[in-house]
Amino acid sequence: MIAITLPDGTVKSLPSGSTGMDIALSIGRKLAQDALALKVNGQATDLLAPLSADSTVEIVTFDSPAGKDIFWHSSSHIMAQAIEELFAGSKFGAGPSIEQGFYYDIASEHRFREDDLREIEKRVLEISKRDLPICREEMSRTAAIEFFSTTRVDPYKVEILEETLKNIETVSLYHQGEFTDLCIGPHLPSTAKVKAVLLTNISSSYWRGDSSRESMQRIYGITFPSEKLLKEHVLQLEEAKRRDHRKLGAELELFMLTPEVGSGLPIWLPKGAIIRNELETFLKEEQRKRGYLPVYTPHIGNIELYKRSGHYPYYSDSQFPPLTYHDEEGKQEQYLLKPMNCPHHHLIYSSKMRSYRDLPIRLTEFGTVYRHEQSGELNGLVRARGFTQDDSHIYCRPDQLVDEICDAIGLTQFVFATLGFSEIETRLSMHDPANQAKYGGTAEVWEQAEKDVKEAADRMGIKYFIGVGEASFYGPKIDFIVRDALGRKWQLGTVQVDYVMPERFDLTYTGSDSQKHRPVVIHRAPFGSMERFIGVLIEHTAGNFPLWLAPVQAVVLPIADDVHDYASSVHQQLLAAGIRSELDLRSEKIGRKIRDAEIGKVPCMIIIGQKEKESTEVSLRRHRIGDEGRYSVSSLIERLLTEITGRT
RNA sequence: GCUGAUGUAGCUCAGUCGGUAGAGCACUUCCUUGGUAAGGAAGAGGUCAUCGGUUCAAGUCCGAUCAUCAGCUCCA
Repeated sequence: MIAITLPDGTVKSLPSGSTGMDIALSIGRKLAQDALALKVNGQATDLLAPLSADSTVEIVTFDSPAGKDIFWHSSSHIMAQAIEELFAGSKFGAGPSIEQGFYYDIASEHRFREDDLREIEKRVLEISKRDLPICREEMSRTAAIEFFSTTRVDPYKVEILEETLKNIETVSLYHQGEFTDLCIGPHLPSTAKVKAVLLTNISSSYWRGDSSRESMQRIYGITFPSEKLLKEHVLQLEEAKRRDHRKLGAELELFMLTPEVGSGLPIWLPKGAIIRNELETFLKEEQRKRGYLPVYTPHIGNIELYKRSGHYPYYSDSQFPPLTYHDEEGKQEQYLLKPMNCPHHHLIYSSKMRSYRDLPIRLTEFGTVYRHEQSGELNGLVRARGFTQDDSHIYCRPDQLVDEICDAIGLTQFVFATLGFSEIETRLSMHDPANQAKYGGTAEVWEQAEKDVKEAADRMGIKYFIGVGEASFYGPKIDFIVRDALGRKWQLGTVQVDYVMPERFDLTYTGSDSQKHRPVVIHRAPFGSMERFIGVLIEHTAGNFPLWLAPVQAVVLPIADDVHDYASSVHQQLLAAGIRSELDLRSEKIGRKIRDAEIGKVPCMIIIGQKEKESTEVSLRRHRIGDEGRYSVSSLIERLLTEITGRT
């Protein structure tokens, strides 16, 4: 007998050789039905693997992230089997589970089309009905190479075995019916667990992510243990579509993109410009309190500037080509559309002598930059070719550095909290020691910079994860990452430490010893890019902006013509108080006017009829809330202004 | 940039076998004057993304280009 400890602390005694299924059955039939796999002492294993020692176990179901991971991983195998049955000769690359489902990379003579996906879906469900047991088999690596060279010819699996797994003695294969895949597991006990499938799209990928290798066809899908869960998922996708900033941006007239201006070059429409302007004003106020000094710099700069900064050689691919012309003497000059603001700011720093008493100096600018992102990368506001960074550079002494990083983190946190972003991931972006060529500066400088970044992050008590190889070429970063409506991650705010640029630009200050010293630079941008931030904000709020940001804050809705004069005077009073108000004088019924204001996501509807006119009051209706009762005009204005200035 | 898909009125979308382009919403005008999410009628609105080809005839078939979407790759 062995002792099995369950997550709630109860201990069950079962015969040695019992499986996860036996444990689940001993707890309840429902659990046994839902059980997908087992965690033994924290390690995921197959449900039918026999246990021979005392252990702490947890039954894994679809409700847990581990359960979804296993479910979708097995699903990718089932899809591969379906594809193999339908399209003989298909070879399989990698087929992992991902955050929302799974994919499999396939090399096939056949070009997969939308219609094929429906056929494959049918076959997946058929394989599910066959209720094939999914069995693990362990063998030596050499035996597995033999297997994938002769029994099941799949050169990709052989390559994985020979390269990725070259230091591993024993590997595992999983069999289900005629299909076998090389896989570490664990997997579902049977194909029958998969009850609903949706194959979502076909794209391409490179074998092992290497663009010099052959390209494969990647099929994405998602599966569920019930039809009901699939329906919920489809509803979620539809909701995400409704929140898509590109759709809302057009509907609410916030911004536009047109090939007549150029791909990836957003134009801010009046309503979008209001939001951006409010956000800029907000940050400017906060920065003024924190001792930042505003500057302005031009949109283009001599190419020599970027060669000096080191940006040009590192990033020449993603810049617009230089503007080249010849001056009066025939000398050639080249200018670059500004891909970043830092070099300009460095020149401002070095435009005069700086004393250690002057530091830190915090230069700030909403600087518009242009980067030639690959066409396939462009995505509304969140990935554009022209965008504005809320860019500041803080020049400080080494002894001030950690304090300054902490202040920058604090400002970023304040900005995010004000805008209601609560689910932020923070990444410490460090350099990749295996790829030194990607970075400027010496090893000592990097060591110091990464230590400083960590110290500041720890002092600010932020939860973070380390991103190896995510650093910029001049230094490590603290990146603040949020998700869009579709769950895709976007980097917004960033705080970066830079010991490299001060060298390149020979930045100095005079110390108390009257000697020259090197300052350290912090690059920081709480919003990151105004475009991206607002794009994500649109999705985050679904276009229901807080009052202080709403392009139209109030709309005055008279019920009938005989109160138009009074309504118009209320509207004028709102405007005079600085509230962005509109007046709806259409000859529509009040229900219609309310509906249009609700659809337009206007936060306040000011409803005015005969009763309000007589008592010189107004009725307030809040967007998505409803009737809030009567107010005098002055008390309404006071209430709205309090909400606006408080940015709540 | 790569792979696949898409492109018809301001928006959402029909358009069969290749035979002179349709709906709803929005818009304009008129009627209607009302109490918390759609009052009624009429009207206007299109070089079917662009360019080229096949054909007696192309929104429809073929090719190229541009743009958008999904993913890959890249990312200061």
